[in-house]
Amino acid sequence: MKINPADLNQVNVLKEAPLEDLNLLVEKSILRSVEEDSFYFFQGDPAKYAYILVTGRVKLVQSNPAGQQVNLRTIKQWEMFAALGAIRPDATYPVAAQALEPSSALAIESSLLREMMQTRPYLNFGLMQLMTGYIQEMQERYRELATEKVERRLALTILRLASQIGIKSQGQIELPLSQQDIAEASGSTIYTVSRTLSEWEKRGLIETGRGRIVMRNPHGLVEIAEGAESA
Amino acid sequence: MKINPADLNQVNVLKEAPLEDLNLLVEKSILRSVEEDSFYFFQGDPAKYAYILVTGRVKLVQSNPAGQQVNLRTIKQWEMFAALGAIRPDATYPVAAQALEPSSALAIESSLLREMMQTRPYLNFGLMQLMTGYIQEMQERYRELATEKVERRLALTILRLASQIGIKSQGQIELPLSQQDIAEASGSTIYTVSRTLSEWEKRGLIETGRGRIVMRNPHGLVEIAEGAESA
DNA sequence: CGTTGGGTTGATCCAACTCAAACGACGTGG
DNA sequence: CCACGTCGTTTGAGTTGGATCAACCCAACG
Repeated sequence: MKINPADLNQVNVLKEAPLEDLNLLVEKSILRSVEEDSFYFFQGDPAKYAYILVTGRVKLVQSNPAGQQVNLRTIKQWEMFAALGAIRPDATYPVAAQALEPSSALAIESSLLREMMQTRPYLNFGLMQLMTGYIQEMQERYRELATEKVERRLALTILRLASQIGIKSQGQIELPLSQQDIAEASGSTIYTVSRTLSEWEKRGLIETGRGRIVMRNPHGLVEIAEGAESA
Repeated sequence: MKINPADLNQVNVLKEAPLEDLNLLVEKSILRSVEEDSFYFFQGDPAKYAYILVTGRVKLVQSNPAGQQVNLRTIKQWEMFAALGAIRPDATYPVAAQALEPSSALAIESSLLREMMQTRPYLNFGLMQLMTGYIQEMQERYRELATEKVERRLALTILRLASQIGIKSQGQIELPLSQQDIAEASGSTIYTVSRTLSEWEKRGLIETGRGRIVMRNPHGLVEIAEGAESA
């Protein structure tokens, strides 16, 4: 498969990039395809590459020593991931990247990215925007985990995921995620997620299916996320 | 009070900065002093300034709608804070900055910082290092909150705080924080913190006093943080 | 059509939060 | 220097949200 360099303008960090830079990136990088459930890299690997996702979906997960894991982020097409490793020459990935479905991504050598950053202000700004977004999101999620009860956290998680990777189809937003994924993204368990989603489905807020959630009434979720308790 | 520009080299982000830049920063910025418990800024304020802490200690806190708050970071002398606001021209502070003791900080206009970033690669790199550090720490803390029990989280929190703001005195490390601060930093309550610290004090791991914790046996804390449960 | 893996549901349990009360270190003013 | 009020800390008792465990259901797929 070939990548059209011009497509890279859809990457947030590269919106301002001149075509010659995009050509350079495509030319100097390789396209890596991984099958479903396989990994682009593991937590602790040397951060040799940054990636731009070309097809499929990828999740970034972090595990504790006991193997329990949390979902830190889900990556969609034309998103850059693992860019942090490009900053420090000797860094290791603080997370693992696992394909949610058959995927392919452009693997850019961290050293190339570092070189380019020396002379391209747009790259610095783009990466900083990306990073500040991450920081703010993680701070919010941390606070939510520390202060909010699960139902509210679940609503917040689903709304956040919807804005990040939701797929619009006939006016409705669909999340192609299993309840396991939701549990790991919200800091809960599949049991509690299942019970809560069933309850919401009864109330007509959402519709659930194997590996997907359809939002029927986003406003109702917002109310749960920030409003008063349900009776 | 006067700031000696050369002192700014102690700021991580400005380690590589030439003296003329430091002079410029001091000259164009103002020194703000705030008394204990007062705020440099509140969550949601327009991010007009970035700060470098000159004296005292400051904590960054985030509150939820109900007013419960979490401690995201404690700032010590010569640390830069609120630098994220400098990235986007129209940003607001996502956290509040409250003085833990009488403090003073150099208030640098965000716009000045942005201008300087255009032509000073060291600044970009410094800020990116800072940001990647934040991201990784927040990701870790998020995972800890999601997967670890309080005792372990408390140990991790105290070890982390010790490395960030611990004060070495006669071979021991002291944390000048109240149990309220520890609770807000670890995502727990003062009651659980008090009980746990009392238990640790009985075991000789630490020593507690009003508003301070002395680490007697850091290795023991590390064991709790990553080891098996205590009998 | 059998197997697999996501989802559901009920029963149980416990870690940690909540609430209430008292304690004790510290600073202040008389 | 003592009395007092404040505020951080401690401790006990009671409660509970949500995790855990076990069993089952059912849709998808080879």
